[in-house]
Amino acid sequence: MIIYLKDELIMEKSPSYETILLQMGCKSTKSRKAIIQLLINAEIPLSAKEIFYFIKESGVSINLSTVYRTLEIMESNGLLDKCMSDDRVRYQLILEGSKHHITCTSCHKSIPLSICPLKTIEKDLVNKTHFDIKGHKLEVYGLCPKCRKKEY
Amino acid sequence: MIIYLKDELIMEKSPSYETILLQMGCKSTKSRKAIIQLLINAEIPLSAKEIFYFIKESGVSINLSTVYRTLEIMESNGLLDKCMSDDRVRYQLILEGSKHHITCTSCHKSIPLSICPLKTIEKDLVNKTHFDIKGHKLEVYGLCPKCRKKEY
DNA sequence: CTGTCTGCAAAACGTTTGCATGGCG
DNA sequence: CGCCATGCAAACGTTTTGCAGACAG
Repeated sequence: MIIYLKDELIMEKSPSYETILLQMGCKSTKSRKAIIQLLINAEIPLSAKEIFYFIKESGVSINLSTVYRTLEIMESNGLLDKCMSDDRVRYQLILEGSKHHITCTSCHKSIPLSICPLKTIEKDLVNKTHFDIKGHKLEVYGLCPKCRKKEY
Repeated sequence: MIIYLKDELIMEKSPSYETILLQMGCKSTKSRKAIIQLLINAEIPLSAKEIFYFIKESGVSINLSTVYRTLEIMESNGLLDKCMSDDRVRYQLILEGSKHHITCTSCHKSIPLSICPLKTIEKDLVNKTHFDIKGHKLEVYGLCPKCRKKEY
């Protein structure tokens, strides 16, 4: 868990299980708790299968269908980002106030960023494209300090 | 086809089939030509199945396996971006010098952008995260002028 | 107690693969 | 002509679905 206080660039902000469940508007069950908790703690985007196995190996019995169904609810509530990562479909919690990440292409660790470079160009973009801009997504890729060392 | 000359923000740059084939380092066939040409002309990210049907309906006989195999080659050569778009896996040509797009969430039309807002913050990012930044991806979402009107 | 959620098994779907044939260079 | 690419069909992995029983509120 990385926390840089007074740093405007890097940020780690963990929502609570309760908050997320509330936003999902559904009942609290042990499966959902395990899935949400895992996504909160995960530093890398996870596939449905990975989520399933992680939880199973932690001793909580769970079914793959339940994982898919829970992810579906979270996604439709705008809480989860479904993306292609490492050539697989993976899911990552959308942290409030932090839509952007810097991700390691080697270990897939993902650190949320608090900056948003789009703010500077958004108005200009609207003027040129006449789009009604609803949102955006920024992903930065590279090697984290640890993996950098491994590659000498 | 949108072209704004002398505009630093929006850009449309079409590579040729020959250039792409050369970068792929493989034989020229009618299937590959059809796939690459379609991706060059497409204004929206396409799924494998869509590519397959578009080409078939244009009168060129083609097989789904061939589509997948060609997309695989293009992707591994860094010519194609495989992403989740409209909740499906879709492919989009990576235009040289233009890695970013503004995409309509309604009709999925995608316009390449020539600006790169990351340049301004990249150095700062390196200092803070100590990542060896290899690349990045920016996607802007919204409603294009046409779809804006449809929604009154 | 009621409606929602889960587990299970089967189905549906998307993607990959092996092999024989076809076609580019 | 030799090798690479294609078509086909089957295999494979992922995701979805229907249903009966379990459980939260």
